[in-house]
Amino acid sequence: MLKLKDLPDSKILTKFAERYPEANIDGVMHFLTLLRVGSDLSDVLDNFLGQYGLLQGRWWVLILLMREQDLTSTPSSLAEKAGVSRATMTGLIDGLDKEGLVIRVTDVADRRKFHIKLTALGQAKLDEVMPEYYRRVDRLMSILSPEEGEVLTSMLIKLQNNRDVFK
Amino acid sequence: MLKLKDLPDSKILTKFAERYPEANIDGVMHFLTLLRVGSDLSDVLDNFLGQYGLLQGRWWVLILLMREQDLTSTPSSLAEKAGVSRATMTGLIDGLDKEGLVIRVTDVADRRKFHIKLTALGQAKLDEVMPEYYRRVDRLMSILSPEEGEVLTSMLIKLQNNRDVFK
DNA sequence: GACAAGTAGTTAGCCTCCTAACTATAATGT
DNA sequence: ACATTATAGTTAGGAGGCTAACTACTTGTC
Repeated sequence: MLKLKDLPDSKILTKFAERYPEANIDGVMHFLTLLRVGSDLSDVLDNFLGQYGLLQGRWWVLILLMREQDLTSTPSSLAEKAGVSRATMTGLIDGLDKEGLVIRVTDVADRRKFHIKLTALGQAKLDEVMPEYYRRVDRLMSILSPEEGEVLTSMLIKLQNNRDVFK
Repeated sequence: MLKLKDLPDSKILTKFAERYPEANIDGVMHFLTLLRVGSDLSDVLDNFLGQYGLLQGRWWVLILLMREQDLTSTPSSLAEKAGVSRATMTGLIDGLDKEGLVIRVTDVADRRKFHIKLTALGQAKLDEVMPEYYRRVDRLMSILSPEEGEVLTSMLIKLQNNRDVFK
């Protein structure tokens, strides 16, 4: 993710706008701000999870498993839901398995498959992390009123749905 | 960056809220949406730059250099402005140097230093990429009215300034 | 002027992600 | 029924990020 610690000031943007008259300065500033805040908040989350010996990818796998009725899913399904490649998911599961937070169970009907199951230890890890996670998200987001939060999300979703124009 | 392809629906969040009553469902949804949209837009930008043989980090270095009066800066300064480590900047400059987009010039006064200078080829690369970049950002952001854009940025900056509560 | 402390940049080694290729198994079509 | 195609998961190798340790040089202090 782009870090962009140093967002351009208006003088710089004006210089760029002279050379590149198609630039819409305000739009660029809003765009870069969004990328930067998203990246910084992601870093903050990473940092928080690191205090519990978790990484973002692994934490997400535990949550996806807890969502399931029987606390079980397959690597492929987890990869798709987490938005990572199957190869990456193999690595994440390896790590969680080694720490005893999940187990691999073979499928008797289809021997290509595994079922990945959240263990009691994995659930305990979530029980340790999640309350504090929720408290901090609440503290972070409470800077916005509930109405502002709704407006923010609705604008973000507009951009999300419009992102194909960039391709 | 967290991918989160599969944001939780309200049923799942309710299940989590039962076990973790400190959860503020709306706040979590807004937070996750922000992370996800930021990540997805970053991916889209990566993809766009890839079409010009650029990577986000390298592109950013070229822009930082073009901002300078004499098109020149030092690795340390570039690293700080780009928000990457000096070690990472070494690698970025190596790549740009190899492609002839920047050159390393030794400093006669302080022999520890280099000056990194944008070459004509580097400027040409920017001239190739930037107009299209600006057009696409404009197309993306034009889904929001100018007023909405201002509101979005002001809310993002509020969150940015409040992010220490997460630590 | 010598020596300690600080600074600029690089190197080494690790992490997480990726894609592409591979193995093993299952499903399908003639 | 057997060959082809598809699917599940892993492995190999590469990219770019990080930190920590290192080299080379400069600055500051006694």
